[in-house]
Formats: sequence, C-alpha cells, structure tokens
Amino acid sequence: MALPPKKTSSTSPSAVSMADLARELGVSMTTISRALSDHHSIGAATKQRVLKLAKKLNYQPNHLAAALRRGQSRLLGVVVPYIEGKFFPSVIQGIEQAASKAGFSVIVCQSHENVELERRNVETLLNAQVAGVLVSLARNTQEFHHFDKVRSRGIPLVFFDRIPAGEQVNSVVLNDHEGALQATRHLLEQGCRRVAHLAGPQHINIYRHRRQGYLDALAAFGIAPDEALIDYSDMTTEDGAAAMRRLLALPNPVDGVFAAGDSAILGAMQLLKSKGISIPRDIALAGFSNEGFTAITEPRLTSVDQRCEEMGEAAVRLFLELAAAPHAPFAQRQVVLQPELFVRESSLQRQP
Amino acid sequence: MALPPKKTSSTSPSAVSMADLARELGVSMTTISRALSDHHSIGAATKQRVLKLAKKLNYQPNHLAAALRRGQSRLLGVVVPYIEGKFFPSVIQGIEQAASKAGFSVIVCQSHENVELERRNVETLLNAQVAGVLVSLARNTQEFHHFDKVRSRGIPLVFFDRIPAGEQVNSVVLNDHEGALQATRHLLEQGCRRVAHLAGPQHINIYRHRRQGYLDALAAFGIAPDEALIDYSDMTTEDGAAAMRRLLALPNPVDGVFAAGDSAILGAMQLLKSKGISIPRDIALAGFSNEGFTAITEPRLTSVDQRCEEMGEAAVRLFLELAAAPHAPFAQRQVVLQPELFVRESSLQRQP
DNA sequence: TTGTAAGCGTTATCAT
DNA sequence: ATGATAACGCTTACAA
Repeated sequence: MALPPKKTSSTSPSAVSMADLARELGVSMTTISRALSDHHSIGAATKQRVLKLAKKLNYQPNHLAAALRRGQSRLLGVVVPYIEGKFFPSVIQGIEQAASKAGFSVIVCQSHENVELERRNVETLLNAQVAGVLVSLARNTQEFHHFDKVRSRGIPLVFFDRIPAGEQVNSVVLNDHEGALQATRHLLEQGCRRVAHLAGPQHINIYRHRRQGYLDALAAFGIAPDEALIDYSDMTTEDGAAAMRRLLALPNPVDGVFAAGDSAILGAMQLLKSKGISIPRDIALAGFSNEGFTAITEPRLTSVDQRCEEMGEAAVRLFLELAAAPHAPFAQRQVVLQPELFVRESSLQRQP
Repeated sequence: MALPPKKTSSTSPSAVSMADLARELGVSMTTISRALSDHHSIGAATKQRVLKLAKKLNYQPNHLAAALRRGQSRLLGVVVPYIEGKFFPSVIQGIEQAASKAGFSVIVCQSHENVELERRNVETLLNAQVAGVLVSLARNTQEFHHFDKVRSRGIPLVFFDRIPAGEQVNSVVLNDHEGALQATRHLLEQGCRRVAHLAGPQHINIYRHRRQGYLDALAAFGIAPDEALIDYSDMTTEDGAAAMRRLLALPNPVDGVFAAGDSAILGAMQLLKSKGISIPRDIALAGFSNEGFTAITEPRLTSVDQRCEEMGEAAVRLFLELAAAPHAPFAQRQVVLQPELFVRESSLQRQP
C-alpha cells in the first residue's frame, strides 16, 4: 500500500485535483474529465470508479480553471438599480431559482440609479467572465454603448423591466400598458370621473407605457385627457405628496388618482389623510408594483402586481436560449408578462 | 444608436492579452505584468509605455487567469437569509461599498432561511474561489460544519448579525442587548408597568440578547419578570397578532409591548387596532430593526435601528484584516456596533 | 474506449 | 530592471 505523503492535514488549503484522481486510479486526466462531465466516450465501469473515488476524496471541481479554459464561467451577471423594496428582490429570487436549476450561479450588482456605476458594473461582470448579463436599467441611463462590449464578445444580453428605448434588444417586460389600463378602468368603474395620473420619467419604457394605459382607459370611457391632471416626477413618496397637494389646489377637484408607482401613491395617501380627505370616498387611489406596504396602509392600497418571479425566470430562460444558439439570428426576442390588479380598499365602494 | 455590435472585427470574442502587449512593445510578458500591477522592479519609462499601450488597445485583465494562478479571486461571497425588507439590502450596500473600495466584487447568495441551501451556497462560493465569505445564518442553522471547509482552506470567514452559538468566530454584531434595553427602558419611562415581550427563537444570538436586554431593563426598574408576558415565536406578522391576542386575554392586562422584530410588532398593532384599543394610550409599542414600514403605520412605530451599512462595512474591514494576516492568530475578532432607538408615536405620551 | 499534449492568461521563480 | 519559463487545473483536438 502506497504511503500517502499527506493525508488530510487539517490546514491543507489545496484541494484535490483531477490529476490526483488520475494518479490514484492509474488512468489519464482525460478519462477523469470525461467521467466527471458525463461525456459519452467513457466506459460505464470506469466512470463509476472515478465517481466513487471523487466522492471519497471529496473532489471539488475548480470552476475557475474550467472557465479559463473554456473562456467562460458558469456565472450569470445581474445589474439592477437597487435591491430595496419588493420588486427587485423577487425578480432576483426568480433568477436565482432558474439559474441554479441550469447550473449557474448569480452575481448581483446594484447601479444605484447611476449610469456611471452601471457602466462599472458591466465591466466588473465582463472581467468575471460571466456567461450572460441580465440588466434592468438605471433611471438616468439614456445611452447604451456600455453594453456594446457585452454583445461584441458574444455574451447573451437580456434586459428586463427597464429596457433601452428605441433599440432592438432581448427583453422581458411586464405589459405595463395593460396594468395601467386595468387599474385606471377599475377606478372609472368605481365611479371616478376625474382621475389624475402620477407619471414617472417618460424616457423610461415602463412609465411611458403606464401613462399610455391610463390615457387609453380614459378614452375607452369617453373621457378627454387633461394634461393638468398628469404629474411628472421621480415617483418618490415626497413627489407623490407634492403632486397630490398640487392636484388638490385645482379648481375642479379630482376624485381618483392612479400612480405609476406605489411610493408615489403612498405619498399622495399620506397627504390626503393629513388633510382629512377620505379615501376612497372623496378620492380613490391605485398604485403600481404591489409593494409590501400596500397591504398595511389604512385603507390598504389597490395596486398592480408585476409577476416579479416570473420575470426573473423568463429572463433566465431567454438567456439559456441565446446561449444555446451561439450565433443567434439577428432577431431579438421579446417576452411580455401579464400583470394582475390587486384590488383593495383604497379604491372600493365609490358607487354604493 | 448602438445597434450593430460590429466595430472592429465584428465577432471578436477574444480580448487583448498581456502577450499581445508584450509582442507589440517587444518586451517580455513579465515586464507587462509588472507594469500593470505596479511592481517596484520596473522602469518608470517602460511602465508608462505599457500603460499607454494598454489603454490604447483597451486591454482588460483576465481575472479568471489571475485567480487561477494565485489560487484566489477578487470576489467576496456573501450569504444572507433573504434580501427583502430593509436590513439585509442595507448591509449588502455597506459591503459592496467597502469591498469595491478595496477592489473586490461581491457575490450574494440567499439561504432562504434554509440550512440546506446555506450549505450549497457555501459550496458555490468555494467553487467560485472567493477570497472571503461573509455570512448571516439561516434561522434553522444550529450546526456549523459546512463552514469548516472555508476555514480549512484558509479563507477568511466573517459572520454578521446572526452568528453561530457557542463558537469562537470572527463576527460583527449589533449590541442587541443594549438596543432592547433602551427600547424597554423607554417604554417604562413612558409610564408602562406591565411590558410584554415578543421574543424570537432563543437559539439565535440576536433574539436571546434582545430578550435579556428586555429583562435587564425591567430589573433596573425593580419590576419582576413574568414568563407569562413573554411570547416565543418566529416573529412573523401573524405570530405578532396571535401573541397580542393571547396577551389581551390575560387577567392582568399589559400596557406595553416590546417586540424583537418589526414584523411582529406590526402584527400586534394591527390586532390592537382591530379591537379598537388605542396606541399608545392603552398599550404602547416598540419594535426592532427600524424597517421602512415603521414610518408609515399609524401611529408610526418606535423601533431600534441596527446600523445596517456600518455592519456591512465593518464586516469587510474585518475580512480585509484577516486576509492581510495570512496565518492569523488563533484569536477571533468581535466587532460590536451600537444601536440607536428611533422614538415615534407608538410609544409616546403615556404619562401626560 | 482511452491517452497525449497543447493550451487558456496570469503570476512567480529563477536567472541575467 | 528585464527576461525565460514553469506552473495553476481544466478542456479538447488528435492519436492510438
């Protein structure tokens, strides 16, 4: 019996490699590699021997080496504006689930709504040799050259939720138009006749579509749009309160508000309550995103749910398809998910 | 705009390497490496030439190769129970900031409060050859052997917030005892005399310490502890409501509640409001974590802030120290942060 | 079915 | 101050 130079010396930083297995078994490294990666050209018996020894010696593959050799890792890079709130964590959750199922790990970067950081994040991910990049754009990203390098290296690039304007890209988005349409229609069905809209920056697809959904719902009810009832902002809670204050000062008062985001509608709600205005009796409210806090305000807030996890899963599925087709056709793929309106007390019983 | 990715050689997936620079400049790769990594043995002039060419050719270092060669990447692995809510995103934010400053990227994994997933996450991180591992334990982790491999490979291991019980580890924690003490003392100072406590699982350090802080505050006011006033649960909103219902049924009613988490105190608040019990007049409330929603409930909730970002930064600092001392002394380092009580209406004006 | 050997792009150890 | 060269651990033509 061969005397092992070192057994498991407790502070052995070096793991067991394929070479070790090969030596131990008296076969070549090729055989080991094939056995471990389930290659077809390998004898069943040999494979078993290798697998057994690998388990016994607790062999751990060095993914770095494999990635270097193959020119690509099993890492999936994700860039999001932020991870607070409910939306992005849930999307990431969906991504992780789907990615892990396909044998990929996920590395998440935040752009903090800052193009410059977004640019650096993309560099970081490329340096890590990620196999793919999934992005939801920062608020102020209006120029997209930092993604050229991703494409030119042939790395699958998928945008989700906030996608580039006027570009042909692979994307997964919610049908924001439909969500806004449903929410606004719901307010109208509850008896509202002067519905205001708290809109986000219009260079961002989601906010543009939500505004259009709002307008189309009005049109369907034969109501003429009124720009005075549309407030444009960054949709923070403060923005929502300020907008509400402005709307209250209007000669002809509003009786409903649909906001393109939950923070804004929260701000509006807080202002209304501070003024003693009843919700939904005097003014009905509906938001967008179905954030966690919509269920704890009083009254609870009606809001459009965004199918967060589905979005993450869909983004990964799209990535996998792109990765499977090395020199993919020029056509970029779009996936559109259907929203769901969660009706709560902030918008109910307007017409008894 | 940036539609076609064909700039130079349209489908050139291969980046420029150090060998390319060397050839171009007629020097050796060693020189290139030295110039780029700011080694001391290098002529200033040569260095400039290399740097200039590198910039011109847009050289991007292949971190994978460097990591393989050095046996370690510039990635920092983080394992957290979940990323929803405010606490973990903020900690991660602190980690990213500090890590990026030190030239590290961060890869985040969620254990979803599941040891089995936590175990797999650790494996994933090791496979990615992370330079360090930062962990906050899952709720049901009571056995810590899956971290042995991290240590035995000589990879710095730092726990934060939820740390292993009865083990000597490097850790960054909040002074939970002090936070609970402050919150409970505050309730007592507001005139409460029968303060209940919604406690979390006692095998988790933070909940154990919060309970002790609660007890010590009572003792400081000469109040005998009463186990009937302590409710043990997983601290969800539902748990909080159920606990409150139980407390209300007590013959001798409580006049204050301190919960070891904000979700639980939220549940308690919702139940009290549904029963028409006035907060804080009849019962004063205080929670722990200073979650975002504590500022939007009515009344707003008093809560203990956990210095989330500082915790992240401290964890990275600790990692960097450990990484700097290759064969560190046996002593493990502890960092303790001081909490801050945010007093809001849910606990005020009990004694007019 | 199995083996040989040439890299992948760096860093590190020599020597010059 | 610079260079030649050998690893790091794995994949993959190409041979046998």
